[in-house]
Amino acid sequence: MSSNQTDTKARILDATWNLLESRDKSARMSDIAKAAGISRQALYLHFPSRAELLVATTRHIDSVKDIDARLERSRSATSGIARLHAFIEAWGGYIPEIHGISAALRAMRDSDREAAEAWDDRMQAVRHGCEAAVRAIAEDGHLKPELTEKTATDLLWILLSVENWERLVRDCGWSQATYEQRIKDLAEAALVARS
Amino acid sequence: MSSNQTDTKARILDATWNLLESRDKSARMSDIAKAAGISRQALYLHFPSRAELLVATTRHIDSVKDIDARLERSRSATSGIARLHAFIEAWGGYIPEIHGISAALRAMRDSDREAAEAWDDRMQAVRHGCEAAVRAIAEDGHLKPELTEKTATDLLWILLSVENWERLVRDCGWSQATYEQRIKDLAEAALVARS
DNA sequence: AGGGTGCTTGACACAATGTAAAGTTGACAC
DNA sequence: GTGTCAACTTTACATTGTGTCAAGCACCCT
Repeated sequence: MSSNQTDTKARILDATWNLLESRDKSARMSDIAKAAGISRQALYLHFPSRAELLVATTRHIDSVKDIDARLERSRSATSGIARLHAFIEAWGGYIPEIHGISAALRAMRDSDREAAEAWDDRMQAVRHGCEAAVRAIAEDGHLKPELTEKTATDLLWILLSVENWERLVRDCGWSQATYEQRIKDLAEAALVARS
Repeated sequence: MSSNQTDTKARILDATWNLLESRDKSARMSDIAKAAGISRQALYLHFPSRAELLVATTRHIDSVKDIDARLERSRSATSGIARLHAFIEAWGGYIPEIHGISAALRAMRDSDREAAEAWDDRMQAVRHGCEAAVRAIAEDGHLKPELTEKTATDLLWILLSVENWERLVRDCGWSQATYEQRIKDLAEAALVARS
């Protein structure tokens, strides 16, 4: 049987997630507590700080949304370009899920080392995906000759940043599908030698 | 003769600028006051809030660094592609100058409407530059046929974001010259139809 | 009945912004 | 010299949000 403690922890994580996604509010500790149906102080019995709560929430979202399974598909692609496309679909399609928590973590970046490290970790994971896609393209002999693998990885990495997604989808009014298609085209134009 | 008041205001703006560029500290109001050689309260006699101080500092930097003259050159370019290159040089070369204040304004974005508007204004100005470059390319008949001018502007705009510059130059270790060259190449690959 | 876990209530420390009020100093007018 | 005005100082306090601390309650288990 799941203990009450586990239930409460789950309720806290879900409440945090909800508050961060429904983006009108700033999700202070007292807001989260209220949404989870406990007192603000009880929150600190489960999570020692706001930063740790946010980090735990990302892990929670990752496991619910099964990020690993999403990325698995891109790893099994045959050609380099197919891998690039699959990776952009997997990560680009994941961004909307984590957009709220991502904004919250980035907002704490300057004031909290723990939050900064959690966010950097996540970004490094994305970078590894970019690296693998670039390597696959290079192994096919399709990488633009003027690009090193490092440079190409850097470029792909910034193209796939959450900030760019925000600007295009939120500020410019692109649909998610348009975003994915245009970024695929852009990445291909940026990295792949024209035959 | 310049009054003492004007002198102090200038000293405050310079101190703010310096603190924001030398990026170890968070530039609180008390830090800025100390750097300007006045009391924290005197700061509020000149600027009613931190947001207004930061906004005034951007205007100060703009006038000292003469952003208008920089952009003038890109407007006088003959071909669309030359205009694209000149604009990327002008804006991309300006980013390092305003990086500190930009980060400070963005950090206040969520909590302060005034700061958010000032930052958005700045970004809209950049967007107009992108729009003009895209239009010039389109008028030359060199815009990729699958791109509308709006879509092309959106893409160029995100490529030239300060966040992307930060990642490439600060995190990935690119030099400013490499950044400008690679972004030119990337923008061209993204927007210009291959002959 | 006793004991422990999970929670509540209430109080407080701390940092940073912003407000308010009274006092100081120096220049300039007359 | 006295008055006055502007710029600045010092001190104090309000506010918001994070995080700490301590006492107590309520339910479940054996």
